[in-house]
Amino acid sequence: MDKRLIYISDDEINICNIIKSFLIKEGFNVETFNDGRSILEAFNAKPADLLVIDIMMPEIDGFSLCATIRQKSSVPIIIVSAKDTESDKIAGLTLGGDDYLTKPFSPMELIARVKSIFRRIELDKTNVRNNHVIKICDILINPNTKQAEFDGKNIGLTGMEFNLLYYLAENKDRAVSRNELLDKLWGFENEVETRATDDMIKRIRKKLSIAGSVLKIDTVWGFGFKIVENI
Amino acid sequence: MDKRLIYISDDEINICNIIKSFLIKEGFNVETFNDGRSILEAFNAKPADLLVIDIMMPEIDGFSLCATIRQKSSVPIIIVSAKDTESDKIAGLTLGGDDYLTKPFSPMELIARVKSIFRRIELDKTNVRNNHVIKICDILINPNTKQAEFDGKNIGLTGMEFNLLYYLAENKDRAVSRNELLDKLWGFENEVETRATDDMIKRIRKKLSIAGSVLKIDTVWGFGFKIVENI
DNA sequence: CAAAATTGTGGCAAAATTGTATCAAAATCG
DNA sequence: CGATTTTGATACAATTTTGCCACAATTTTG
Repeated sequence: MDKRLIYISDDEINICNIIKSFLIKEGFNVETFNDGRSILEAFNAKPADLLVIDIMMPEIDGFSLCATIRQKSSVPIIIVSAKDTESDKIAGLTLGGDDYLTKPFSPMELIARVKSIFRRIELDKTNVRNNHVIKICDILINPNTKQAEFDGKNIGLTGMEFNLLYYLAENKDRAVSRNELLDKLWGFENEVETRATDDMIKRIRKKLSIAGSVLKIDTVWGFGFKIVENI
Repeated sequence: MDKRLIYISDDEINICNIIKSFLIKEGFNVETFNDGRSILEAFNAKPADLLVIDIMMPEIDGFSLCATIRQKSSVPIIIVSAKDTESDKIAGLTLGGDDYLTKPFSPMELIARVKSIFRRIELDKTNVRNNHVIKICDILINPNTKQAEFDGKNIGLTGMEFNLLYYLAENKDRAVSRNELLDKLWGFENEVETRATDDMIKRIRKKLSIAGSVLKIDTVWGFGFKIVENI
């Protein structure tokens, strides 16, 4: 991934420089500004990945800036200010700020908070996108695409077949009873013969075999099925 | 949307109750615990949408708890503590905390921070990527002009068709359910037959094919659609 | 070993889902 | 306002999935 770009805006040039040096040491790209208008223009020209802004600035104050940017962008914003009253903090956080730090603050704490925000964004991103992909034996089971792949190509499981294989893979090395499968995959209310599970297993085995996989679904006699990860 | 569920853990029962009453007034569901083990067990049994935890607690301390939960879950965590040293704050934020508040704190500020975190999550969810030209297979999808182009010429998608193709392209390699499409593109309140999505897909496929593109929209049986980037 | 219980296999048809064509309502536009 | 485009609905055809059956094969049990 490219270095993340952070814009800092504070009318005290010294503070800008201190924060900047710390953030650069942590591997971020940083640009500094000394009033609200210039950071807004810079952001419109080239969006940053995170903004650190002071409340009291010439031209445009931090609150207005925060609200303005939030109308168009979801960029994370950290507000830093000498104003430490409860109402200031609440205003800042409510107008779109992701965090509010009161001066004087420790640069290390700022960095920890910056990283925490980026981690939050990553967590949210992977949450939406990547469910857990399971690789078992020579089969890749991907719940995002709802495909099981051998050697890079889809082995063509149907929805139900996929769910069953995924469930067994999640519970590998544990025998899963037919009743558990009926409960979890078919649903409690669904009235269906117990042998329906055998049918699904039959079809999955066939498709695995046709694809050329050596993954085996073991039968646990009088109980159910299991997948054993045989190294 | 359902009410969000928040778990609070603090060995001072009074603090739990104060926070709880404020959060409930704001429309959250809240449960309180007085040590680290009980909140962990509760979370394992039924995950909450956000955790507020104290550092100094019996059984399991807040730092360990934070690290433990973060191994398996991306639930947002706010740490509250009487420990106000820089190193404590940094430790808390680094171990997975989304925020760190030092006691005594204003309940209103806590609420503002809770809301700020939920807003961040919503922003991350909706803004996958904005106004970004996507090239997929042989098709160029340009959200600025709202045109999809093959070989430099517009293939003539309508507005809705374009939005659908763009959404699928943004989420390529992930199966998107019909309900997700209805929510995100038609809008939650809009009551429309599920089959409306099929109609759009049909029209997009036809226009892609007429234009001469080889881009394929896959049907995920019993679920929805997806675009797979086939190299 | 033989009977009973359980599982594997192939085929089949009902049920569910999707594709297609057509049409009318709704929106857009000049 | 009228013409055109867009878009959702309906009906029906085509396809896919999946439960079930009958029977063979296998395993357990006495």
